Amino acid sequence: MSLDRATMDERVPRDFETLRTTILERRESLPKRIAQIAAHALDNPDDIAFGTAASIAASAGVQPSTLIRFAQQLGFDGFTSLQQVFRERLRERNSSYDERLQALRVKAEGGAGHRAIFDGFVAAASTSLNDISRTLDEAHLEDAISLLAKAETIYVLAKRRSYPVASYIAYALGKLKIRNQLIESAAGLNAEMIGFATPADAVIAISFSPYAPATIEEARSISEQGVPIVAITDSSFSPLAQFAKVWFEVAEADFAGFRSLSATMALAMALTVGVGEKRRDTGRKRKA
Amino acid sequence: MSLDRATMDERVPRDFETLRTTILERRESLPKRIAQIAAHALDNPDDIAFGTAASIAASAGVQPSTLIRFAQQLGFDGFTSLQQVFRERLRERNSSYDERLQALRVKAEGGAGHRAIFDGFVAAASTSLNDISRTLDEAHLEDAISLLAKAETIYVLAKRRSYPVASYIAYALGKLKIRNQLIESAAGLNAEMIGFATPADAVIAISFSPYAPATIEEARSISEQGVPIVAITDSSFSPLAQFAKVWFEVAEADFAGFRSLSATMALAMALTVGVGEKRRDTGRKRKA
DNA sequence: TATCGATTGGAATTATTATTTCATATTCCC
DNA sequence: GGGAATATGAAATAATAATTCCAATCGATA
Repeated sequence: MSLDRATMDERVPRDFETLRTTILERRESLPKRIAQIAAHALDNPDDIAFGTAASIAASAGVQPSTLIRFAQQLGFDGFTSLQQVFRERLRERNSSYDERLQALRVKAEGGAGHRAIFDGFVAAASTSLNDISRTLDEAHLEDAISLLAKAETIYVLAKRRSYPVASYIAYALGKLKIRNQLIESAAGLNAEMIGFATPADAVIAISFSPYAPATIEEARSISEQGVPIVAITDSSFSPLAQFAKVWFEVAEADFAGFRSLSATMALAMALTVGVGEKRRDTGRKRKA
Repeated sequence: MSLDRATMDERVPRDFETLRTTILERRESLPKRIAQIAAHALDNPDDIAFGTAASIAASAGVQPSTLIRFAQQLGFDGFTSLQQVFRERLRERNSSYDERLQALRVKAEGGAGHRAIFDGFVAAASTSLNDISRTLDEAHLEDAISLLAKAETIYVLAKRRSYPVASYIAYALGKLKIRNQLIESAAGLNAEMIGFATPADAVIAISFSPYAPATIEEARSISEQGVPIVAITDSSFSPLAQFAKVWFEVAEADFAGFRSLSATMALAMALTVGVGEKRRDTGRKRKA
């Protein structure tokens, strides 16, 4: 039987991905208990990495011997060498994300050359995305999208650092054929523009500390007209938060004095596309 | 001696951070060999998690028994329970970058609710950052920064989807007190603006497929005036690439029909801040 | 420098854990 | 439905690994 293994499976999966693929390929042809372990292994790779043959077998509902047969079918010479693959995976994955970021930061702080600057911005953006992905409040997202989807016109309000986000929102809304108005006019016509907004409209306002006074002022005045505001800002103390019906707290990491926009951008696009989808759905329902 | 442990160390560190702190606190008061292991443990936590007492002891250059004494000094009842802490740490670590991205993509494709859309954009942004971090050509970066640092005025040229990047570059250049001109005029004065540019100036042009015809046209005409162009675009077939002195290929992942801007943003900021630094350095040299 | 306590090394012991074996059950094919 | 091949369960065995023990060494102190 060791001959069989040697002839049939000359190449033993050495890394987790290969192993995973191999298992999935053979899934159909595996005997019941072996398949049971295979499923368990792919679902709980950490348990395989740390458990003992007995404990794993128990939690998969099979005998330890079956676990060993599973390993052998895959070409390993026992459970131990199968386990190595699962352990290797954990080792490598730790070195991947956090350490890579860490490495980028170190390089960035080490400060040799312009590559370091670039790494710093990449690290800041990654960190920001990571944070927002963890902290975003799903209910807020739903609320904001509902609110914006009902609006006749969506006004987009942001200056200075946040302006690029506003301009991308406006671009995307335009592509989705959603009526919108970017409040940016250098010609000082903002007050007039804002005057046209009604409670049937809505505003997306974006501002981070130090808050551009014009943004705050315009947000105040537009909210006094009864126009609902969705705000993206950086803390609950932000003046924008008090005017807003729904607001998001986005913590952007900074580098070299410039904050990342990546998290804000992701959120902005989610809002925009979310509104687009919601309108399509509502449209369909009305027709039906 | 078990009494000592019970009375002296009632609280055994249960998580890695506490353990780490505890070790660092006691570092001074530890006997030589124990300290040796302590250092090794903090430096190679993965080895502690996966190794056997014997293998760890060997690679730390001590006897297995010392390793156990180390664990006991910390209040554990043996190596095994100390090891648990190191294993727990690996389990709790956020899953790897790729896996997390994968999870985001799956959620995004599963498509339930608006959170999925958000996840999709975060995944796209992360992917893009990841790619550019791997593929950015350092020499190009240096060339581009040198070129831009020498310019009297930096013109920034981008439309539509790329416009937000241009506006952020303009904002950042402004903050760094670097003379710049954003070519965006809706009033159709671009041709005139471009006419002012001379070979002593430089251009940052950004355009992705489908290339905005206006951007291409303006890039052509400005390059014919002998103004050097730094381009950010998406392939070597891009019409921008042929006009440019230096060009960067940036592959942005897209989601729901909108491409991420995160990689382009990071590169743009690196260029901007890089130019700022280079000018400061040159300024200092001139004075000295 | 002699002595006591703490520390260390190394082998012996104990424990845990992987693997093998074999009897039994199941499945598949004729 | 009978029989061979395959799969499974459970316990025995082999292996590996953790822990303990004791003698040797080191270091401070009187």
